Amino acid sequence: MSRKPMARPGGRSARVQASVHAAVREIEAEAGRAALTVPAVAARAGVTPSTIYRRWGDLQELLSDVAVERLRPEEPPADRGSLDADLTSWARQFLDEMASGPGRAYVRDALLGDPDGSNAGRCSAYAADQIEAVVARAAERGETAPTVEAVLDHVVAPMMYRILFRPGPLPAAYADQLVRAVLAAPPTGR
Amino acid sequence: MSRKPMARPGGRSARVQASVHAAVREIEAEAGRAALTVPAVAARAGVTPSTIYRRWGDLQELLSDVAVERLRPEEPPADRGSLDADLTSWARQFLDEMASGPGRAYVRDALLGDPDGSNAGRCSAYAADQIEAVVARAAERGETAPTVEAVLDHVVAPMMYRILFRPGPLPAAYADQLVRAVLAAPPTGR
DNA sequence: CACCTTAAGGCACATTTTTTGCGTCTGGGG
DNA sequence: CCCCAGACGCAAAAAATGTGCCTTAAGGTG
Repeated sequence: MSRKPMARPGGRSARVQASVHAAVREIEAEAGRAALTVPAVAARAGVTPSTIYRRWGDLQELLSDVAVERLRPEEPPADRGSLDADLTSWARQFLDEMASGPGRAYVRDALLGDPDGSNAGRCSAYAADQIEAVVARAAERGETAPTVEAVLDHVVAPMMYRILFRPGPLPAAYADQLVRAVLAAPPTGR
Repeated sequence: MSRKPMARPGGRSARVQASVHAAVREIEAEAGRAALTVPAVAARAGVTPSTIYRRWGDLQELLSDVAVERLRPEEPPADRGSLDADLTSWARQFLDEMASGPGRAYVRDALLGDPDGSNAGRCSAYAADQIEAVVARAAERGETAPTVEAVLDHVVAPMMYRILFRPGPLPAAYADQLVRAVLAAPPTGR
């Protein structure tokens, strides 16, 4: 409840939030993660540290907030003509973004400083929305498609598991393989 | 590299490590997470804060260390007579432990304060070892079993994904369903 | 439009945590 | 038995976090 109840997009709260978020991104880009401290962000954003502590609680929650924004997809998944192509394309891009160095960091940040799991839930919802779009398009075409749940369980989950728990490279082919498997299985992922 | 290079099980380093770990567990049990600070742990463990900072770096890395120990299975998976029964039993127990309030906290801790992902990797290795044991036993019986990778991808990963990204209850039936699916699929999870 | 209410921010200060330099002790090896 | 290296304790400095109190500005009201 303390996160985004900004009064109005033009209000002061909104300006503060924007400049703080911008400061986080700038400092991280210029000086790296180690330089990210509440006082540093506050100075850069032109606010006092106490403002950040009061609004976000601590650095982790702030980073979590910023990370979730970065993980939000900016556009709906591309239409490649078929369910198979759409899903493969989307999964590849997802894996590519998430498995990159910065991507892994954002995922971890989003998961961190998130006592109630609401930020993590938002991330999952982003993916679910994207998949929903792909599945809906397939339905319009008359294709039989897996449920969103099945895709989350057997495409998204394995990728995230590896990203989080198994350091090491993840080739695009891995995404392809997961998509193939979920499309080959009986329509309902049960 | 800074984690467990204790010189010898009887050395001073080992004693310090043990008392610090114990202090973490005790404080958490008695006063809750909020009371866990480096100075508090140090006082309880009878060491100075600087010792903890030098050995672990910060509180998160220490908690990560402790969490990994707690997540280590203490015994091999029970032998229930068949692959299906073994895997179902193991998955249920895994889900039960991981999805509980404390379980989720340990998982998050383990993931946190783990810049290089080595602690997370250890968690994954624990699960892989358990699964390996189940699969090996099945092979001895002459049963055809899925690969360890397939079980990680399609049983463990979905459970962890929900635990981390989708707050909400996870019934044991969910584990059952995942196991059924992986056993029904063609032997190699490809 | 002027006024009121209230959430949010600034500022200064207190407290706590984190870092660092340096001397000492412990344990392993020659 | 002596030496070396790593780990720890201690104390002081530096940085961070948390709080009380006042000011500002957004949004609603008459």
